[in-house]
Amino acid sequence: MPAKKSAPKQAPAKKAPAKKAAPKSMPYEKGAWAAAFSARAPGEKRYWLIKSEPDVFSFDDLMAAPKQTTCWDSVRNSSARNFLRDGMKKGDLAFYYHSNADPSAIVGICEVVREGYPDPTALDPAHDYYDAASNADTPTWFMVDVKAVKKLTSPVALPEIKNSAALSEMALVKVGRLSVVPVQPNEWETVIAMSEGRS
DNA sequence: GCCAACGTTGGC
DNA sequence: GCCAACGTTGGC
Repeated sequence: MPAKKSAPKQAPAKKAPAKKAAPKSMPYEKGAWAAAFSARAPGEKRYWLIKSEPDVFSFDDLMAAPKQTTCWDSVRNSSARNFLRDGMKKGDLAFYYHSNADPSAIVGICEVVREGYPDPTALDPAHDYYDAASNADTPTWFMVDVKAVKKLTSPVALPEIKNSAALSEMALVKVGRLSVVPVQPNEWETVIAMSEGRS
């Protein structure tokens, strides 16, 4: 149970045709995002960043969870969903970022332990993030399972990230509102070094 | 298919 | 609390 959420979707009066229209615009698959979905070299590991508000579900909450694992449910943004569904693979690592925090910061590392599968909260009318437009046959919303790996030696706060030339292209900075974004290997190393390179 | 209105995220 | 960015919705 991660991040923030969007308001529950309203039920469309019309029933969606069984077949879902081809995805209209997929800007994420062009340009900058394409690499996140491209074929991998054998054994290649990729990096991500997932956001959660610490008041909702903090990294400490994840550390305290059974098996230090949670399903990353309730994401209701299509670009983030695509990363969850198609981009993230078992064994990939993700930074755990606290948004709407003081300070907002990367605080931990977690690992993808289960690849994209349908998010049941979207199909549960009793759930806050129920999406009446989705259905079990052609699920709209997906999630992964993540497991805490470790807390960063020290958090790397957003202002530091913005001040780092090496991180100027981070998706976190360039695309503010996305709750799941790719991280480039060099960005990953830079953040780790920033976290460890101080007392 | 355009585009204005609206809703959400999240920094500040 | 404000507002920028941007995705989604719905009128036409």
